Amino acid sequence: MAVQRIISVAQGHICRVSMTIDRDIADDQRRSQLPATPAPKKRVQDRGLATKQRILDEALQQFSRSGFDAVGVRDIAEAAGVQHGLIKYHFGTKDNLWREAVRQLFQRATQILQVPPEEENLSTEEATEKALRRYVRYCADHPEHARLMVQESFRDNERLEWASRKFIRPSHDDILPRWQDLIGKGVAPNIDPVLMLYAMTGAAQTLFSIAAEAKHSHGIDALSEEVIQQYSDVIVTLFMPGLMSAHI
Amino acid sequence: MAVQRIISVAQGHICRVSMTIDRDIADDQRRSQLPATPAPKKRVQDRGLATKQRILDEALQQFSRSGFDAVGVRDIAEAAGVQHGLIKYHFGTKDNLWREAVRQLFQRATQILQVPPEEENLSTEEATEKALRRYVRYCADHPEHARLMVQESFRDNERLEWASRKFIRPSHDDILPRWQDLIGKGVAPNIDPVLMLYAMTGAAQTLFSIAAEAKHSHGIDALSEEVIQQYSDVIVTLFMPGLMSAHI
DNA sequence: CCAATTTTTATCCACTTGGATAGCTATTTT
DNA sequence: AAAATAGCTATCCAAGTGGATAAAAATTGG
Repeated sequence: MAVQRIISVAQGHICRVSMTIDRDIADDQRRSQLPATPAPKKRVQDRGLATKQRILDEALQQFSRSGFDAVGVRDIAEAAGVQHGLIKYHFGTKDNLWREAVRQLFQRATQILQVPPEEENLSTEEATEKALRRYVRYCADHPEHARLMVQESFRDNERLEWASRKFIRPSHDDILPRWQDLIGKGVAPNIDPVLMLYAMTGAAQTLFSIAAEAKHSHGIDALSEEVIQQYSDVIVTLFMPGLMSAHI
Repeated sequence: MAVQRIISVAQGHICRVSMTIDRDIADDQRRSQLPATPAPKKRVQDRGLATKQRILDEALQQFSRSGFDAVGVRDIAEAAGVQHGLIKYHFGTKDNLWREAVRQLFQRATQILQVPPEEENLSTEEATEKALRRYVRYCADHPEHARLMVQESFRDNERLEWASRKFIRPSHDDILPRWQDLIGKGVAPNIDPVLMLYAMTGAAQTLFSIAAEAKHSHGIDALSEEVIQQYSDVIVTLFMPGLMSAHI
């Protein structure tokens, strides 16, 4: 594996660099309102878009289950019902496919986790409790999210750096001030918000990520409605212990 | 990958079955005090034992970082400074090597996490707090443990079933009654102990497992003494909120 | 010291890997 | 309808995969 891995990494670097540059250029152009480079204006067809999406969905599932290196582009292609050559056609490289899948993953997460209109004028405590429960529900409904990111985080590499900068850090920057607020009100424990966030996400995600283990070890079905409900209560109780007293 | 994976899985099954049988036979013999089969009495040399250990150590590191499928026996062998053929000689199969590494991992964990003599006559609360802090410290000192098991738990397979039955379930059976005790005393929140255990281990492990992400996203070094200390406090505060009041 | 045995290396194998390429098919524009 | 283009398949490649095997090297009991 050594040599191919090196090649793969090297190519990953190359791809990443060129891709990042392309994207950064694109971002810059968006910022400065300039039209992109003459734009070869490729007319994408619905058919192509559909298969591209099918590949992305399968890629997300497989990458999250087995990790980047253990998944073959052929596995993904087969699951999507296409020839593996199509992955090169639609995404260029396996690395690129991964990034596209992650981009879509976080996009969907942001939509699902955003505060709905009817919760906008709740008190901070109530809103946070709802958000906490919504997050637990998301972890249960989409265990592939935690699985994917956690696997990448076990080993430091370019993909992690990219995802962290692009998605994780921004989302945390959004959450942390609100926790700070809760601490001030005495609803959340007075603990460094960053450590608190890792404890919370770790607690909320893990049970659903490793549902197979929970099944083997205790016979519980972590993804059942009953357990999800109970576990939401667990997380709220643990991380907003002042909630009850605040309500009273 | 498809075909080779099937072959690999099939062989894994065979190996596992035969191995499990062997082991079960061995266990049975140990139970019934019968000497094992005439014992071909192979005289192992120190040299062989040493390289075997070197391979095991490297295997643990690499499996935990990248997951079983993504690691090549050649990677492990190279890191251990030997030819990859030696892995077949010492362990038979890659699957077997994994199991041997996990066996040793849990053996070491049990040693490190056991209650030291000087803590034996502490109160349940104090003993539990010590145990909690000891666990957090272990997670920080040996992040490979959580990484390895979590990766296997993402996907259901024979290795997970084996590890769960052999190591995880027994250890949980040991811990759960003690938590039940704490709940009775009002020191720990009145929550299903199993869910509580997953919340606790998830919270305690994750930060250290994904230290690379924490570094990228917040610039914190999760494995620094300072953070380990702080995080121990976080875990104790979260999971033994009644500790203070119990002390007063 | 030397014969027996354990440990290690050097190759071999069939199969898989990510990616490249050429050409075929389907769709769209003119 | 036909030219143009997008989507897709089939096939090739060099390199890597886990495992098998035989012969070399190191160790040890006698």
